[in-house]
Parts: sequence; C-alpha cells; structure tokens
Amino acid sequence: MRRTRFDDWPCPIARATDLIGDWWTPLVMREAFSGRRRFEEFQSALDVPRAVLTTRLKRLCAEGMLDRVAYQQSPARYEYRLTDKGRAFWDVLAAMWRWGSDWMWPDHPQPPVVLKDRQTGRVIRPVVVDEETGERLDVRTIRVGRSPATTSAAG
Amino acid sequence: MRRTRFDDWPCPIARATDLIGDWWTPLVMREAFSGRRRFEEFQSALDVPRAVLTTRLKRLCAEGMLDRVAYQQSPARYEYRLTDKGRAFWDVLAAMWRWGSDWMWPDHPQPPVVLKDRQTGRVIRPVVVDEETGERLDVRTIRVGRSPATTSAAG
DNA sequence: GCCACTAAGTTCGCTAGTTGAACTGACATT
DNA sequence: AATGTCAGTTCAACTAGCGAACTTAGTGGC
Repeated sequence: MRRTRFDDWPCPIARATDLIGDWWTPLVMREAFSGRRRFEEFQSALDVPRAVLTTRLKRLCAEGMLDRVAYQQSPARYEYRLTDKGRAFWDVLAAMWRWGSDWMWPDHPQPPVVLKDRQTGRVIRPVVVDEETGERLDVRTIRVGRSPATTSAAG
Repeated sequence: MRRTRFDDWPCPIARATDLIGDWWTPLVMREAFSGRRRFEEFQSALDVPRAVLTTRLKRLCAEGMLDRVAYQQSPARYEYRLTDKGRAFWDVLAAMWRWGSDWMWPDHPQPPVVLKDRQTGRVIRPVVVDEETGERLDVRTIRVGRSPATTSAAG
C-alpha cells in the first residue's frame, strides 16, 4: 500500500514532513543552496540513485520549490533554480543544521563544518526565536490553538 | 536494497535528515511535545500503523530523544518521555511549522492552527536568526566552512 | 471459571519505494 | 565511426510501510 500522505493534514508540521520525509530531499535542497543547478551536479555531489533524483526534482518542481529552466536547446538541457518558496526553506535547514551540530556528534565535540559569513568569516549559529520578542522558544509555554481569523465574517 | 543511511555523514543536515526522513517521526515528536507519552496515545492520535510506531519509538529511544520509562509493573507498562535532546528538537519543528504555515497553504491564506503563548494567548511566530546579531539569515551571505578548532593543538 | 476489556506490542501477506547498474536519445568532438 | 556529455529511463532485487489480526499479561464483572 501507498505510504500515508500528510500533505493535506491541517498541520504545518505534517505538510512539511510530507515533503522532507521523502528520502534525500533535504540533501537535494542543501545542494541547491550551495549553488548546484544541474542534474549531473546533484547526482555526483550526493551519489544519489538517478531514478530517485528524477522523482525528487519532479516533486520539488511540482511543489514550487525549484524551477526547471532550459539553459540550452538542441539538445534540450534543463537546470533547477530555487524559487522564493525554496529559498524560504533555508530556515528549516538552518534549524536542522543547528540541532544536528549540537546533538548529533556524540563522540566529538564539534562537527567538521560550520556556517560562516561569506565576507567576514564569522561563524553563524542559527537559533529559533519568537519574531516579536526575539527570545528563544520555550516549549512549556507554547500551545497549539485555532487560527484567529479562519473565516472572514463570523456572527 | 536498503535505504542509504546518512547518519555518519560529516554534515549536520544529513544526520538530522537521517532521523526525520523516517516517515512519521516528526509527527511522533510533535505528539510528544503536546504531552503524549503512551504507545496507545501516539497510535490513536496519529493513526499510525502499530508496527511502524514500534520501530519509530525504538529508534527515538536509541537516538536519545525519548526515554522509555516503566510507569507500572505487572503487567509492565512503559511510557516515552522527552529527553533534553528531544526537547531541543522543538526548534526544528518550530522552523518546519513556520515554513509550512507560510508556504503550504496555497488555497487559503492561513492554516487552521497557530502557536500561542499558554498564558497570554499571543500568537507566536517562530523565526530563524543568527544567535549573535539576532538578524534573520540571508542565504546569499552564508557559506559552509571547516570548523575553527577540529583538533586541540595544531602547529 | 468464563468472557470481555486494556495496554503494549508482534506477526503476516501485500504493495510501494529505494538501490545499483545498464541503457537511451540527441547532440558535440576527435 | 568512435567516443563523450547530459538528462534522464528501465529493470530486477530488495526493503520499508501498510492494514488487520494476533499475543501476552493482567483487571473487572457475572
């Protein structure tokens, strides 16, 4: 049977999971952020099975994360460019980066790579905060609630 | 053949992907954050196949995200509690929440749920910022670099 | 004692998804 | 004509996820 789909669940995490839960997909996005655009670039950078890469790129285009653009004719050749939606996904990867760096290196104190500012070389440490207060989130004080304005005019 | 594992790749995103790329896993964590602890609670809340839930809970325990604790003897019954590592994972879910809310509701302006402060009821909008400056990340100015201090004493 | 019920799983037959390797098609280069 | 490049497609073997039924160890009712 088909894998249970979450893409129509009424929860943002579920819908994001539906996308991210496709094996390889976050890594394809990571490569897109590091400037890769062509099929062969993604394939050789990740050593991902070509058939899998095909389905992932198709899905990411269908979701509006990437744009498939012809960069030459005869023979037709296409490259994949980040859209605004795809670029916005960087925040999710950054949060994964931070959490992975903090918790997924049990043996060594540090992962071998860090994020840096391109100009200054300063190490960048992503954190997730509340947009209004700028303070880190505290799980214990957060709950899930209904949207304030789901319908336009309620009696 | 077996799915390619990313859990020993030298990249924080890859290692995080290995975990959350397991179908259902982020949703199991979401339920853990909303206070669920028991097998039946997770199962009925998500309607996840029981065999899948078993493997997910086992993995999350092995990764140190959850703790399996007996809450009674005869018959032995266990519940699953968030560890510090699991609690830290909230940031990743929050980033997914924000991105999903912003981009995964093409038809309607808003998802039906929001995050709120438990006391004040104020809507919380997670953002990912640089810890030092407090400013949102700009993909174009970020690059991946080697860690400053991989070994303790370098000539 | 016998039956129903609960919690936390396990077992099973089926099907969808992943893997590695080989292959295709359209063109360029030697 | 042979080789190379790029962007895929095809294929057989295998693995993971699916729903449903079953198990184990106990409790409560009659």
